[in-house]
Amino acid sequence: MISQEKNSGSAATPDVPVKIDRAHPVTLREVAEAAGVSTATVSLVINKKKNARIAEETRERVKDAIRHLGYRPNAMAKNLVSGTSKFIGLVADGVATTPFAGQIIHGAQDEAWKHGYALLIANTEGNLDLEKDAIAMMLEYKVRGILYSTWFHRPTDVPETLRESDFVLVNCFSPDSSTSRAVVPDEAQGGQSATEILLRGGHRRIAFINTTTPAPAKDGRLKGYQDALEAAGIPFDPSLVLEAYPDQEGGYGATEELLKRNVSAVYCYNDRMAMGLYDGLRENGLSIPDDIAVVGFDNQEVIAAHLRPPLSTVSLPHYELGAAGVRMLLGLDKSPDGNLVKISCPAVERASVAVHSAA
Amino acid sequence: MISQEKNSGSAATPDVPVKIDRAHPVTLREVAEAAGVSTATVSLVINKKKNARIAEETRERVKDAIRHLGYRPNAMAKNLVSGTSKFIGLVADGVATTPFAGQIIHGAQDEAWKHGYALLIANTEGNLDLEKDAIAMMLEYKVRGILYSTWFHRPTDVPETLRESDFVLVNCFSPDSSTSRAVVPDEAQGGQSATEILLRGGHRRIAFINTTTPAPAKDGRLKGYQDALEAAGIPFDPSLVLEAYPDQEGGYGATEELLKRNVSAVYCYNDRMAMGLYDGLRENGLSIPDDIAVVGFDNQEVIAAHLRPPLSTVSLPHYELGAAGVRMLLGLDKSPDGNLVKISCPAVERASVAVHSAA
DNA sequence: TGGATGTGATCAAGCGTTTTAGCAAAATTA
DNA sequence: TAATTTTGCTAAAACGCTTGATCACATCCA
Repeated sequence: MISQEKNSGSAATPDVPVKIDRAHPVTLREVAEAAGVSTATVSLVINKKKNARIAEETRERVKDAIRHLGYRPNAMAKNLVSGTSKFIGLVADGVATTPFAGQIIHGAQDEAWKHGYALLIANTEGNLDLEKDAIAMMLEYKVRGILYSTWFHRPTDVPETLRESDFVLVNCFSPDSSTSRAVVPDEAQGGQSATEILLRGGHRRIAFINTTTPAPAKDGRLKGYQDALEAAGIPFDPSLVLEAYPDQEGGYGATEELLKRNVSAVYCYNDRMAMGLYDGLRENGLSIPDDIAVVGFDNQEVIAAHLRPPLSTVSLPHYELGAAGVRMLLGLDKSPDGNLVKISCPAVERASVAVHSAA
Repeated sequence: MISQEKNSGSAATPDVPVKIDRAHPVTLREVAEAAGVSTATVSLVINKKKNARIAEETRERVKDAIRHLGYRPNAMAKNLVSGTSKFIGLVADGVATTPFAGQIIHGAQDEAWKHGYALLIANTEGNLDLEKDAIAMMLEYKVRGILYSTWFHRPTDVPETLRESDFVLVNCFSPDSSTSRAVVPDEAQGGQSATEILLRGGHRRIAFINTTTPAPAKDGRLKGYQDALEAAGIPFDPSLVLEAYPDQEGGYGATEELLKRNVSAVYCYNDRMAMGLYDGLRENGLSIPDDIAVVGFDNQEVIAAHLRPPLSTVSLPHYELGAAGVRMLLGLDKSPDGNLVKISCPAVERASVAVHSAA
């Protein structure tokens, strides 16, 4: 009332900084009173309703009042009316364990934001009770849908409560693919790309150090290796496939066996193995890429980009997984190809494979 | 009505799996009707109100109805009434750039959850418009407060809108510390711990390769180095402090200068420099830790734990920063020590420093 | 001049909860 | 037996917003 009288005379209310009373936020009604209109009118102005008929003069008056009072809409009230929130839930089983999960979050967050959604995240660290609570919380907040993600690519059971909402599996998949949508990395294509880097480098005799741990990645990356060889007309030689534990020690430990194979290039199951292999090769007086070329998998920046020489590898597209998960959830990707989307793993070429001088 | 009649006879309604109609979620009123009571009663039962007088028999009837119908409270409605949500906002300037930010999120998430809060995150990647929108969104959702975090420790300006809510700076601080609370890593203590690892290893002549980039970490880590020396009664020799760009190349490039200093140990500004230094030393035929001992800073797992030999270093407590931020926000830490809390950086000893055999 | 059309804004119902005040019946006391 | 207290439950007013139905008035066309 008071401020209305004070300002009703001047057309352009100065954009004064506002004293904010946090205890009692400004409401629609107060704005309406200040502007001398009904709450309905204010609502229409705020939401820029297309076919709302509001005089330009009134519109300005309302906007001034809003600025003047420092009004913030109450999203809770808004959502109550609309019945659905602008949230997308993301439950992850391990933010802690790895830098990877962060990228899924990041991709999901960016894409969600692009479409006006905010991310509600929960980290369960594998704890099933926590997971149940997290999903319940998200359901109570009437999220638009839930992204259920794992930190490494694997099959997973779909928690029952997840089905109370729209959901998409990210970096994991259900054995029963008919009742759930999922987004996963294309391991086979990645393995093929990795191998192709070496083929392009002129190598014909290429070893593959696979992991000992069973996983979709183990099979996929091997298949990609075989596919690439086949496409290049090189017969697959099983004796060139070694196996080791997928870490630095594993790679280091595989050196000796590898050297017996007399190859000119190696494709490692992951970057950490490659890192260990670097040490092993060096100790044997071999230089990379001249004596032996190496590619990894994962593109773990901190490792791959900073080894000497920098490691050629293939990216696990975690950012893209998150983003694609959101798109799938919102039905934005016109993917007629069913419930499982595979995201490609792009090659990242660095100096661990020499450029091929025409043979 | 129908289901009420069906069940009103039997005391214990079997816990039947429920057909869930996602289009029209079950409401309090429906539960009330099914149980033959008022919504008030149902609400009272759900919230286990202490001084509500409800007959045990009624209570059970309501609980049955809830289970039976698969009722989920609507958090929006709840919050509308209470005027405040159970959200804590986290705005980060770079989830992408580094594995670190993920840890802040993780710590914040765990601690928030512990107190019944959910995390609403926004990644601004340094974009100010995005940041403004993100904060606005959080304010509209009536978050309990906002954690404003940066991916590396630095001074920052506090966005105006942030002040419309409770907030805590995490991993950053305002030049004007009187108007804002902040949680940061204790760089000086960390630098001291790092140096002490070497001192305990029996080293007296210790070089420090600092960064060339100005930052609180640069000053703090140097101060810690000096403090440790002083405490050990070793005079500070400025010529033992080198500077290089804080990455692998920088560390590698500093090798030559370092070797001129004739030291038995080096403390590097960060793990990436140490990683480069490893290469440089190796090329010079020096072995770690026998010829020269090395410690880093940051404890970037993928690097530090997997170098050969594994790198002794000091942890940047990102998880703790996030958790402490939440505690500070909620006023749970009885920290009488003002607006700035420093979190300690614990030493992580590995094999890059030999154990001291009594001199 | 009067019906039709268009314009600018308001009314009021409703979204799903919580919560206070209060009512009726049962239990207790005097 | 009557007065009082206790017990069990409900009515109804918020909370802050959206939206379809309406209304008063001005303009237009014939």
